[in-house]
Parts: sequence; structure tokens; C-alpha cells
Amino acid sequence: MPEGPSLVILKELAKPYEGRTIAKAHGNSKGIPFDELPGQPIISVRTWGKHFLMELPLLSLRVHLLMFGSYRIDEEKDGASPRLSLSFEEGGELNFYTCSVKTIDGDLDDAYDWSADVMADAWKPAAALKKLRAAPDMLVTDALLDQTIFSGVGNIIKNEVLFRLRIHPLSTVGALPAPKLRELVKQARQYSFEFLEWKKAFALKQHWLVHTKRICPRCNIALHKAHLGKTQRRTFWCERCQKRYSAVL
DNA sequence: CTAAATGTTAAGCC
DNA sequence: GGGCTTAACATTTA
Repeated sequence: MPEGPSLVILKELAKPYEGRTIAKAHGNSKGIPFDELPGQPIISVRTWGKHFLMELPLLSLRVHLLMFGSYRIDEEKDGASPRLSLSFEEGGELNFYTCSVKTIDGDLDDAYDWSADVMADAWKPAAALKKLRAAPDMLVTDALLDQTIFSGVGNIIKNEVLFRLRIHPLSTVGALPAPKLRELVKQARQYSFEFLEWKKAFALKQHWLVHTKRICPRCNIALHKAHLGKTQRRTFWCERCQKRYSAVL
């Protein structure tokens, strides 16, 4: 479920719970003060990249769905114990499964750099560019997955953005011409919003051009697939269509 | 049935 | 302590 756009969908679904007061809280997450939650209203529901945040008067709850996380709203998941379950005095419940739940003390605006979230109103392309220019040796396949630069971008978005821009995943950030680097920043957000619309229409997969694919849709030759970069994530690319920008000529 | 995958974090080791 | 590697987590799909 979990790249940035999917979290935006969760945020929209959870929005009606803003202002409701927690009646009961439980779950099998460790380190969560479930006893302290009843009586606290949800002040706001927010997201930062892949983080789902519920702001309460005394603390905030942070849910990260990781790779396999899921949620149910106003119902429970069959045969699963929630990591976090909240029910409300006004009715309704939010249940989260197979996820990481943590508390955050203090103001959320101090805890997060909102300008790094590609889905956020506060997104600042200039800030991303600055971070990229500070790391010229980084591979673009790693740069797009760096949550401090492109919070919310995941492996699908990474593969599709690189193909769309015809950039080889093993290009280094510093070798990209300035206009190409600006395009990278722009498309990281642009593609993420298209992802959001496709996801809402249950038509995400049909828009994938290279992710999980075997043939290049532009030139019909076989795509390459390998686990690249620091994180060794699955990468799909076309050796003919995607140019490898390298510092060494 | 087995493997792999939209992801992060903590522990362990130089 | 930094920086890197590895394991751990745990569900669904191919």
C-alpha cells in the first residue's frame, strides 16, 4: 500500500475523525501509552511522506505502514490483531495492522521538514535541488528513494520517473545537466500526483510503463532488471531509452 | 510451495 | 562515533 500518494488517500479517509474524542485505545504495538489516549481528541490528521500522523493534545501518533501494513476504518480485519485500534465517543474506529506505531512529543511542525514531502502544499523544489547538489556522487536511483529529499517517493515512483525522464538509474546526481535535475525534482511530484489519481481510480498498475515489466514500451527491446543502489531495491530500466549520465567521460 | 515485494529500523561490526 | 551490512518485521501475490 505504502508510497506517499497512498498515504494521502488514508489521510482523506481519516479526515472525518478530526475533532472526535478517543473512547478506547488498544493494540499490540510496544511503547504506546494506550491508557493515556482515551479522552484526547484528534486535533488533526496529517501525513509526511509515508508517515500517517494523528495529532493529539498531549502527543502525536505516527503510523508507518512499512511494506505490508494495512488499515480498516469502521471495521476490523478478519483474523488479525491491530497494532493500533482507536474507537471514538462520537462513533467509528480506526484500525492499523502490521505497521510501526510510535509517539511523537512536541509540535509536529518541529518534528518534520514539510518542504521535503512531495505530496505537501509546503513542498519546496528548491530545497530538494539544494540537497541534490550537495550530494553529487549519489546515484539517482538512491536519490529518489531518499526520504529526506523526496519524502513519499517509493520504488514504483522511482522506476517510473526515471523512465519518463529517460535517465539511467545508475546516473550520478552531479552528472545530470541542470535542466535535467530540475525535471527530476518536478517529476517526482508530478508523477506522485498522477499516481494518486490512478490509485483512486483503481487503475494504478495499468499505467506502469516499466515497473514489473519486461519489454520497453518505447522501443520494444527487453528491459533490464536488477537490484541497484544502497538499498538494493528492484529497478527496471531500458538500456536504450535511458541515458546514463556519468561524471567520468 | 517458494520467493519476492510499494519499507524502515535496530543491532552488529570494523 | 560513523558508516556500512545484515537481520528483523510479517502479508500477499506470482
